[in-house]
Amino acid sequence: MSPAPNPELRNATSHQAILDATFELAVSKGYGKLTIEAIAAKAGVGKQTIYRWWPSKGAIALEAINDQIGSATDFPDTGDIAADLKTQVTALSRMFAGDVGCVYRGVIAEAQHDPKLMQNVRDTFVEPRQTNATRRLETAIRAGQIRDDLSPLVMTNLIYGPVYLRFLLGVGDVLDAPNLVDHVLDGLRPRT
Amino acid sequence: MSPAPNPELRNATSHQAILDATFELAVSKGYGKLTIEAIAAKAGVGKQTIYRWWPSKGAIALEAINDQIGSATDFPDTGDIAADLKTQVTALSRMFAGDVGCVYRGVIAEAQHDPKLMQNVRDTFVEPRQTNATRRLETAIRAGQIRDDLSPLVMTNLIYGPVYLRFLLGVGDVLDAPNLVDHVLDGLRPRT
Amino acid sequence: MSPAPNPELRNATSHQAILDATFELAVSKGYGKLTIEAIAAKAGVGKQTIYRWWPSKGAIALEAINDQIGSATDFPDTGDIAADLKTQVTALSRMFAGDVGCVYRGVIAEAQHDPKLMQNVRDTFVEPRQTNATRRLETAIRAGQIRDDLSPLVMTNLIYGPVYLRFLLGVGDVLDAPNLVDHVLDGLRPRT
Amino acid sequence: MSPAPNPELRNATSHQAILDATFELAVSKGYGKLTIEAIAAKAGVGKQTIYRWWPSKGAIALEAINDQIGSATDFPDTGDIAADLKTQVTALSRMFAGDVGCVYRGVIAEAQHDPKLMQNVRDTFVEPRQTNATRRLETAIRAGQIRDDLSPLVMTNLIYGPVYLRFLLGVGDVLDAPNLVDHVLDGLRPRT
DNA sequence: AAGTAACCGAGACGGTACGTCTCGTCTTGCG
DNA sequence: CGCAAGACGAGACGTACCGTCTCGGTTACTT
Repeated sequence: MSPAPNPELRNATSHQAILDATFELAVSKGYGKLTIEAIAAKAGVGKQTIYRWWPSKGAIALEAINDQIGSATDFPDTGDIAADLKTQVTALSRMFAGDVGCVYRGVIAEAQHDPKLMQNVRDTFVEPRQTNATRRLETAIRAGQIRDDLSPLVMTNLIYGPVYLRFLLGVGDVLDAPNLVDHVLDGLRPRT
Repeated sequence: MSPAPNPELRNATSHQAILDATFELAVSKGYGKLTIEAIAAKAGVGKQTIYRWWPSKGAIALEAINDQIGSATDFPDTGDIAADLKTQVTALSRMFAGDVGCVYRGVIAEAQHDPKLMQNVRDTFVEPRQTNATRRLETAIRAGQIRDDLSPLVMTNLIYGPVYLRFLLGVGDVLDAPNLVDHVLDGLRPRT
Repeated sequence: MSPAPNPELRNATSHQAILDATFELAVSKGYGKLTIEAIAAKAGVGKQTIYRWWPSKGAIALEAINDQIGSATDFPDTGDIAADLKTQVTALSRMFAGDVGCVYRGVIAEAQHDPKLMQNVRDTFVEPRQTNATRRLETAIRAGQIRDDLSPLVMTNLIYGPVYLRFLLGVGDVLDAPNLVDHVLDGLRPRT
Repeated sequence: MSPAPNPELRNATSHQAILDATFELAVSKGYGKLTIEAIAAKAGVGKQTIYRWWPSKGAIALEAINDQIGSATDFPDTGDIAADLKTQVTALSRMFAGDVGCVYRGVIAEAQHDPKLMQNVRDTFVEPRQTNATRRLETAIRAGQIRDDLSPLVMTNLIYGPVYLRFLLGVGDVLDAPNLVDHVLDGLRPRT
């Protein structure tokens, strides 16, 4: 069926040029007006080169985001779970409020009718952060800082839910989201 | 700017036919493959009639949703805040998991690069439910069922955040979302 | 079938306003960009009023032309057939080169795929002039100024053919057309 | 301005299919109901491929005509100018009365409000025939068959004027046009 | 060193849908 | 009932992108 291109022969310069062009165009024109043709033109690349290596616009944008952010939203561990959570959520909210957020918003939008992209988003963006959070929460549980009768995975839902709500629905200000963390933690305190 | 059509001369039959065609097509073909042309054809309507009254595909779909759901996600008041919240969140989750959810998902996607549509979503869908929730929570606060040192609006963020997270990111199962309510309420119990 | 409107109830003011608007728009915007909607708007008239009384855009324009030109291309009779022909052809060429020509050109264009309009053009514009020419030529034949073994109708074809050729195909200059009359008359001199 | 497509990359099959579809549709439905969309559909071609290579519907139709007629209206030279002229005008009249005439009529109509198309008509259709006629007339002049004090170009106007008059205004029958040639030639006989 | 196979830039292609325009009909309310 | 106003169903317009498809040119591995 598909000729299955050989990844070893892939042109690294074009690869990076496509990611850069995608990110820049998504930010400047808005994700909604991002087109494969524009990316190809800006990157100085043939369209086929894009279609050869990516299945969709969203996949490029997602890779461009991950290429862009690096370790900006890593999870700290100072021993104080409340402070660490707040630090991480603050970093995430700042990112959501910035250029990366614009692009990420578009990727999530596209993923609503592209299950593979959605899976890709979860695999490369959401889960790594959730895993880090889960690990940190387990440490806190062992330290007795938070209750032990609740799955850490559920806890991450309670924590990140409001952040995404503000990000994706524009309910309230994303930058205020970190303040919600305290209230969530109230519910996660050890049972007396 | 636009010649501003006279709403009194609007053809009610066409209006409804457009909403019905939109909803049906969005469900059967998927929101991503919904086109104005298909809506017009299915509704037996000229394209201009659509463009005359709606600014975008998303606006039609949003109106179609609101036209469709009626009072399915109303807020009950049995006196038991926990039960009432769970009832409402359950109804909402069921809706998200059904046909309306498919369409709503597409609307929110489109709203990511259309601020007016996003505002419209908040005004006609999110806020009415949030207001009802807020009102119910205030009753519960006065009844001493939940803490009084937290804005009800913030509370709704904590409650609905995880629901939307599951709905829009596919994290976990939307139908499990109601179970999260208990844990959120834990954090909202009156301070001792 | 058609309700057959009563011509006696026709609004004379609207009638004239439509003709004037049509002529002015055809001249200023060009016949090709003339629309019924623009005519109605400019004339301050409902579209239905136009459709009620005219079968097509070309019919309005033709009537507008005939309303406009009056007796500008009447046929003189000084006794000198050569001079008279030249006078008339000169007047016609001048008209073709002016505003009326622009509109007439468009009417003839439209008449190419509208046989009724074409018949209308011949009946109200071409034939009256041809009849006048025929009559004048008959006088000249009787006066022995031109040959008598050729139908006057054929003669008018020989005379006006080159004029229309220049007008409709832009071959040479329309305003030079009168000079061709002399050469045509050469062929129409009495047989020796 | 336009990105100026590279003619070397042009697809010859599509090119011919478009000309064929245009001619056939113009004849069967009538030039007035000819649409770019129908041409594209019938030719099995994207609309953009048409817009890429032709500036207007009329330009396609003109090319289709020229592609169609080949040498059908070539000018003979038997030594007898009267016979040769009649032969050619007869061929032209027959063409005007047939399918090509239907299309050509529409092209001329469109050219009335499209100066570039009109120029194109003259350049590719009218002038080649006029040039041939001019050349043949010059031979006849040198042979003393017709007068030498009149520009051959003016002569062609006198000859073809009546033909086009009958063709474009429907005055008389186009197929009778050849009979007019004799009378025109009367006026072109050498001055005695 | 020549041959060859893959990727590359470029861009034409068959399509689909866009949002606009104009058509000719239909509806409403005024005079 | 004629009229001004204008909404309506219909459908073509010319544009923008889609994803596929040749084209030569270049590069990197064979042999």
